[in-house]
Amino acid sequence: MGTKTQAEIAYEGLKRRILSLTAQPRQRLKEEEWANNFSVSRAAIRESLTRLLGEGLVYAGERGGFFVAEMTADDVAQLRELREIIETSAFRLACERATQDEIDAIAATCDDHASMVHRGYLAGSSEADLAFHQQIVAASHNARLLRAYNSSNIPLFHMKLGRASFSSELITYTAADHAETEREHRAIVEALAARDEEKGIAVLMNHFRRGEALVVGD
Amino acid sequence: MGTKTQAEIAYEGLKRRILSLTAQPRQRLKEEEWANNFSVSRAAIRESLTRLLGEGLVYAGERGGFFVAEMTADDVAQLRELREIIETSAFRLACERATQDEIDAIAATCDDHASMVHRGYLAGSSEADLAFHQQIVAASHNARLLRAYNSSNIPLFHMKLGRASFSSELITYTAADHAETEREHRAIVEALAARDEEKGIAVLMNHFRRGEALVVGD
DNA sequence: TCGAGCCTTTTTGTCAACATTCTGAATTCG
DNA sequence: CGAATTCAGAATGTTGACAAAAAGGCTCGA
Repeated sequence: MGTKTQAEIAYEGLKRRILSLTAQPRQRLKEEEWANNFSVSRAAIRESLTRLLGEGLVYAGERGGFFVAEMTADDVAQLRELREIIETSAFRLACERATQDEIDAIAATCDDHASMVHRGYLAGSSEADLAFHQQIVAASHNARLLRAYNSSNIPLFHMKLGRASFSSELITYTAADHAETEREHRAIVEALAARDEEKGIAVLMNHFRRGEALVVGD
Repeated sequence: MGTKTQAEIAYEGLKRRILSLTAQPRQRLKEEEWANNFSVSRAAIRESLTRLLGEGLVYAGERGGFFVAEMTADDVAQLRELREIIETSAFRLACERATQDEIDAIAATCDDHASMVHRGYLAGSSEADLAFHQQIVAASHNARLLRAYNSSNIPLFHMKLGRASFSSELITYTAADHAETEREHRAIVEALAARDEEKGIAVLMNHFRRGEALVVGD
């Protein structure tokens, strides 16, 4: 069983579609349809769906069936709040515990981000952005905190941003925004290297507020 | 399908056993065994297991199979840290947003806790303890924060305490401890009613530290 | 025109059997 | 004596079919 199990394939595929909003919120997820879609058995789909239920990306209808969880403007606000809480706390811990290697790795991710932005790879830069924040949380050396962060659907935030570049009726996620993001990332790394909690947290808060403003189109 | 589905029955049963440590950490969960145990089909067990996988109460072996997640002293420490972060942040938000009704409800739970402790209902008082903290987090009016709290296996903390009263070789969770817990709860409610962030948070931190000391047997 | 009740179709929940892979102990060989 | 190997038994991953339930359309009557 060295290869991926059917349930895993379905799980990853479904998760991707839900997070990228390819599957519309409140939409019913019909088992057989997805089974055909992924060429796996219905049981595998069922397992994926219950797993996603555990993660909260999907909810169970009162009379059976699974539906994709929705994402209102209010949800975005709550998400930002949660993100603020987790990341600022993580940053505080990271200031005490991060190793030099970790800080170097974060800086490297920062470089990756910059270079991708510079060369116009939008999806790639979003990925690097995501990795940057994950590394910050990981540097807290608290696996449970990292788990809470990862399983809070916070990535959705980023994906939505990534998507914005495709649907022009939403916000334009411009090169200027990317540049600003990069500058903030650098400031955060510097604060971490200097173990300057207050400064890092101040920058982080700004960072989040700007991100939400972009998403909701303030 | 108004009645509970087999998968739900199995899910609840398994979760209870894992959290109460009836099922030993790193123990393999054999599907057929539990299927017989709960009188449900193996497919239902499989669904429960993947759901628990999503919640992190179970992990998937490299070569297939499910195993119950473990809980080392280090995990307890990380859990306390996470709990501190979530609850103190929630308290801060609750100071701004909690309604009078919510505060009254929390106070009522406090009374319940006191009366159960007084009359010697240990399991019941643990339940009320758990409910108290959940209500605090709920009063933050951030559903995602509450979800992060609930899905972080924090309840395990409480259950373990509850169990301590049965296995005498561990800590004795005495009436004095319960009384102290109750006093702290009251102080927290008062701080919330007075919207006094700093005081409430100070009490909370003490509360957590004492709890961890009891668990690890300092 | 509208609604109640019936009926067909769709979808989910359950089950048992099959195929594949892993585990662990007995066995063989160096 | 110890380590690799083999081999049966056990456990998992997968499949298709069946039964129960829900959704939606249809007729009929007021």
